[in-house]
Amino acid sequence: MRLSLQTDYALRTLIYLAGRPGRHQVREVAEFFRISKDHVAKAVRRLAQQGYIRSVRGVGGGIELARSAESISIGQVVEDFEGSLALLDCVSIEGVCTIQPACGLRHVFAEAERRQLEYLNSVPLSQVVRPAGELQEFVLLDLN
Amino acid sequence: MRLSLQTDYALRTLIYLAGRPGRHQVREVAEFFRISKDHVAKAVRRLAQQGYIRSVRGVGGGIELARSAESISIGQVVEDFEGSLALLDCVSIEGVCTIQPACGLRHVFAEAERRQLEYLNSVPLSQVVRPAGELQEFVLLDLN
DNA sequence: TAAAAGAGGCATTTGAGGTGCATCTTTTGA
DNA sequence: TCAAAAGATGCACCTCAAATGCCTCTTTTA
Repeated sequence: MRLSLQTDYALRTLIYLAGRPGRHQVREVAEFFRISKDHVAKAVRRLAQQGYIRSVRGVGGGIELARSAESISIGQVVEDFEGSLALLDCVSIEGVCTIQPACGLRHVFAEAERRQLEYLNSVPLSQVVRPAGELQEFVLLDLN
Repeated sequence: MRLSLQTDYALRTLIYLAGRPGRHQVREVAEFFRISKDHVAKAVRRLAQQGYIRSVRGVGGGIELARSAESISIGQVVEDFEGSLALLDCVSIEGVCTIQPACGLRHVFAEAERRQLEYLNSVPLSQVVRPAGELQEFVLLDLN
């Protein structure tokens, strides 16, 4: 019942980039969050494929937001990385439950999911980002 | 991102019982849903421990609802079986994310979870139950 | 006292996700 | 033109929670 680490890394990367305009390296992001570079790289690839970020290869390359932090919704990122948030198979897949036609559960969980996503979709990336200064300050504290 | 089968079985068992007053055997429930008796038995035990159903051992024993279908909320059952519905560790556990103090994500996902549970808590078991006739009808159809 | 029925524990399997590594491709600049 | 930087990609293994099945124990009734 929780988001995968991939989604977590993707969101963190977006937050990092949104708080620090310009181009940054995957290595830099990974070190900032103390995560393996490989994991960040995989989240980054998907983010690039889905158009959230732009990545540039080669010397001086790196990644940067491809869209404004205001236009990216947290819910959209979660959906792209998690697929459905369906709580039960019967919400998204046909023919799973023996009593399906007579069971109101399907509708109830679909509605629960809808309410959750509706809210997450209403939250733009920009809303969860704090100025880079605050992030930096905390990291320095943490390192001491 | 979905409920465990245990939770699924628990909900189905409750629906079965709510639609058919009186005492029923675990074996009967298992056969109705075409699930292994063992799995149902385990969900049943937890349901009994948490006071949703009453179980009676021995000859002529079985299980039955211990509370009214109106007083049992789907959300409560889900919480009891799934623990937290937190989407991210940082929502329910301290000290997971490096940037936690500067990250608005924690609050956002907590709110998303709250909205989902608020809805699920508002749905009573009685609302997702159809008369036994409907269930029976479908099963007969399915068996042909 | 035997049979019914739930309680409980254990051992195994399984699959998704996490993790690390090796290699390829692109790009730049000396 | 070539070496180094940096992202892209695929592969293999690991890990852990959930699922699964089985066996035995305990309670209850006729």
